[in-house]
Amino acid sequence: MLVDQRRDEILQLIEQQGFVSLHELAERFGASESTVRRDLEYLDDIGQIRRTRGGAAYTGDHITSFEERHTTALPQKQRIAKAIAQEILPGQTVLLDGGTTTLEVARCLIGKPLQVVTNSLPIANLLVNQPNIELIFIGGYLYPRTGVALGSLAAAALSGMQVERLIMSTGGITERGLYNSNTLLVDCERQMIDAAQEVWVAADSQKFGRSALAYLCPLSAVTRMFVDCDLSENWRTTLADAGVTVSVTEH
Amino acid sequence: MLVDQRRDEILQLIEQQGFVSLHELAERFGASESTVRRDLEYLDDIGQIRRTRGGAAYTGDHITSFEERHTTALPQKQRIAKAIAQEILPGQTVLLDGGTTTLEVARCLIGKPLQVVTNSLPIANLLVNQPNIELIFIGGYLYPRTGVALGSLAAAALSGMQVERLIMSTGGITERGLYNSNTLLVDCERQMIDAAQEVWVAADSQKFGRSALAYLCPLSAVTRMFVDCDLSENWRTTLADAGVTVSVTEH
DNA sequence: CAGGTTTTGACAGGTTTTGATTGAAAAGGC
DNA sequence: GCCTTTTCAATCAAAACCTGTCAAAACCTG
Repeated sequence: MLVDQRRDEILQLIEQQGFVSLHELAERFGASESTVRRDLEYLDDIGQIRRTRGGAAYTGDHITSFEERHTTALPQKQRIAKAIAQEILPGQTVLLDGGTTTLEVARCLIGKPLQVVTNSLPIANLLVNQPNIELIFIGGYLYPRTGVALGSLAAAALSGMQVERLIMSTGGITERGLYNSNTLLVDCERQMIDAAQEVWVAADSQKFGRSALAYLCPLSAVTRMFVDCDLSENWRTTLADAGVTVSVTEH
Repeated sequence: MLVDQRRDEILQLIEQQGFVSLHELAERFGASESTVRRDLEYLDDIGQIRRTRGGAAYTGDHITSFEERHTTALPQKQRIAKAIAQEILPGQTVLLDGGTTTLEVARCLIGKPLQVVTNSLPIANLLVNQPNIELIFIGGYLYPRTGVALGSLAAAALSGMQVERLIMSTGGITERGLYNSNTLLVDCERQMIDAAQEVWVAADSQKFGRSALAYLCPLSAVTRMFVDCDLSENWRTTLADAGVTVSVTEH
């Protein structure tokens, strides 16, 4: 492998993960630790990373400058995300809605050969340079802060589309169905549901029983729901009655 | 095999993969390493690639990649970008094509109240959280490395659009017109030209007289061209004859 | 076809990169 | 505190790579 190519990829890896160990890099690139050490020294010299004992950390502007990484309930979301990602098979076409949980799902999908469709800028940033993933971005009016594309352009793009699975999260769930916080967002998500053969929803148990501003869809529109274990027997039967397959992630 | 054909294909390969090793090229084309070395030297001379130890890397309009962090032509690009940004008035609608120069333009636009349309992921990242800027992203197949959305989805989104100005850069300029390095990209850029009332092109003087793989449009399609000062009298008249207003940026 | 030019492959000599080794420095356990 | 483990910087020989050169081959051109 070429010197510059290796350094480039090392840099990308560090940008993505925040921190990478020397040992891991050496193994990954099939190079000696001496070599990786010299690469890190170089990247440190040009100010792109900061060396630390045992590895290196990223210093530059964060690509995913958004909130994330500091949100609460992260481990729970990661568990759910991992469970969802495991059920997605190589070669499939997946539509990823915006949101921190779906971003975690995207992280877990790295490495699998897939066709990914999304309207989320952070997810696009994460996946754009993954060699195995063919990435299609749904354009539209880019909503600040969340970085999600909405509006008529997004609707038009989605209307002619067919995907196997839609992965989305939700703001609240009642017996009536799913809710989210924003009307524009809900409009777009309805289009997504129409475009998908199966609708998979990530929902931590806190969302149950809570509604939100905008009604999205009935429970019956959902194919599978991934929740953490703290879900009452009551809810389980309600979901089952609506035809939703419930997957409970282990602790 | 013909020399020029081989060089073209080498260039294409490098553009596709980002990095290619000398050894791989020699094997692929059944030529000696000396020959490939000379080809790379030539392509480096005309600025299409950058030689690295053991092979070569693409220097075109990369953004996410590490290349960019070393290029020397940055101040020049920044001067041109600044000149363009100054001519854009508050409240206008601007379509920004992908590329490092247009990214610099975007940087200079921060703070102005504008409606910005783009198919470039890096530009979207830069502007998504700017309070005064309403950002619309053209979706499509997201091309790796450059982070530009192309393909039929992009074409569809552009076809129903009207903007005041298109800002784009180019890979090469001859009397016949403008060129760029990639067929898919050129298709999309033609749509952009159709959607815009005025077409503004950023072009450093090195691009003049050089063609690239794919033909884009005649000179007459361009409204204004922004170049740095080193432009021959000959070219100035050629451009003027084609009806292009030329703006030369000061040193 | 002869004479001249360009391109090609091979090779020698010099430079850069690499991986192994070694002793020193830092971190962690007890 | 003291000892063990891990990490680091420095050094060095080997390998990989580059530059420049040269003669042979391919290709113009008249």
